[in-house]
Amino acid sequence: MIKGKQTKAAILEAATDIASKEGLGGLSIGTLAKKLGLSKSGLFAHFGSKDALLMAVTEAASQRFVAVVIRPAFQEPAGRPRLERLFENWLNWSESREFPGGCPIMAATLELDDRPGPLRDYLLSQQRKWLGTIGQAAEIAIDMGHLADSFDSEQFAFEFNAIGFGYHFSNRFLREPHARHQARTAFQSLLVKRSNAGKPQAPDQSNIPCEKETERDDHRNACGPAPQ
Amino acid sequence: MIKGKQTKAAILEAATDIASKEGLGGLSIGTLAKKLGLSKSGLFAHFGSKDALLMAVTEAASQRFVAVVIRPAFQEPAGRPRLERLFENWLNWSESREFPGGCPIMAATLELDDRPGPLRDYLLSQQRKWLGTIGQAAEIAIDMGHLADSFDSEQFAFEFNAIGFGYHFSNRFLREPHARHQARTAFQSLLVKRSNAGKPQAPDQSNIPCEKETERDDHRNACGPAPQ
DNA sequence: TTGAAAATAGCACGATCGTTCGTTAACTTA
DNA sequence: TAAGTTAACGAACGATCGTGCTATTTTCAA
Repeated sequence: MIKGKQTKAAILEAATDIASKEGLGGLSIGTLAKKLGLSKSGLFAHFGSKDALLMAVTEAASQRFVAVVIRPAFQEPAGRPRLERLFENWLNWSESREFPGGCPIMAATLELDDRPGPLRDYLLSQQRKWLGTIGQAAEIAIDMGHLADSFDSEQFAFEFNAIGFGYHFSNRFLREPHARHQARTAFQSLLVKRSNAGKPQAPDQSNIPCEKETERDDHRNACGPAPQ
Repeated sequence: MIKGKQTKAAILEAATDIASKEGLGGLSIGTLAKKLGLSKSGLFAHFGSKDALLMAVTEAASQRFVAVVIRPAFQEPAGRPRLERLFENWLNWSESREFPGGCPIMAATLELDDRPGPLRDYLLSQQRKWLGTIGQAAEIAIDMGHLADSFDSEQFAFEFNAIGFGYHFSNRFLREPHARHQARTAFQSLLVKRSNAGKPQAPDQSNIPCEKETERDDHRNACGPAPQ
């Protein structure tokens, strides 16, 4: 049972490629099989249903997201450096080579607005975790004095996320060359916003461990290690 | 030739409904015909091709956007009131009853990231105009002292737009009840950001006409009057 | 009211959709 | 190497896709 895993991985990779460009709706078993030089039925057997295939693609992307965007950021010193790394990782992810058509999670998210089902449920839980991760990193930064006390971490997560969407739109759709710069500018002013600029910063405690380890472990457990 | 226009309008309405929920990709002539009690071929004859139907749906939504979001905002006094109205109108549009699945333009935009063609071209031009409209309204506000001199109107448009996307995500996907409040908060802090808070405001010149009438007329000409 | 024009229906087409089935080829392991 | 397992294939299924035709009905103007 080695060959099986290999082709399954190959299928997922190709499927992610298509889903990135065409969206989950544009992913058909026929074209996917042709792309891989497989027969429809041979490919189909690996998943048992189209929905299962879509779910597998989404899960794979989601796991990869945790491994590539979230986990490395949490090795950064807590507070502002971690937030900045999180943001930069996200930008990189969004225009990563492995997603020729842009982040498939974001695409799926907008595709599944109004289509209830297990796939939407899964995506919803992942997105909630993602926002939770942002908010939690922000809260630490607030505690450390890197961000203004007055900051609501949920609001921060909302705006953080919004900038990411704006970037995706500006970069992928408008093909705006300054997209990244615009996103960075917006993010920097988000960090500064309502901040206690005059007040002296708290002493650097960047390396103290994050006290809310549970949530992070949740993430690890839920998503598992990166597939590659 | 009255009946023709009527059914065509009815088709467009039903098509918009579907496209809003399922996306342009999920809109098929068969299901659309069934929904309207028409035959496939009868419906088809009105447009001549699927692409033409999609284009018509997009154009209709776009015209409606101008009529419902942009035009009323430009009857508001120039400067900050106009910006605020523009934003509020956009939020209202995004959760309007006529789009049970959310703004079809936004959906199409994310669907057509990587699919070149006349439809993408059209959407691109419309989005450019939209951003231009925001930027232009912001520039006036800067001139009037309602916004900080240091503000780059393009950057403003980027962030304005980003908040809208964030709202759409938070409202439509997460079903977050506070979405609107989050969006408003983000927008207010965008208006205040880097502002010359200390400096006295310029005297109110809200009713002076906008000197860059051309762009607005472009909008009117390009999009025509509202279909209803 | 009649005749031209426009709107709609009916039917069929080739393609593709997701899926099932039985069979064969390839691999793993004992 | 033999046996047993798994992966892949090919053909076919009913359904639906977008798109042509040719009739037939409905609408509108004279």
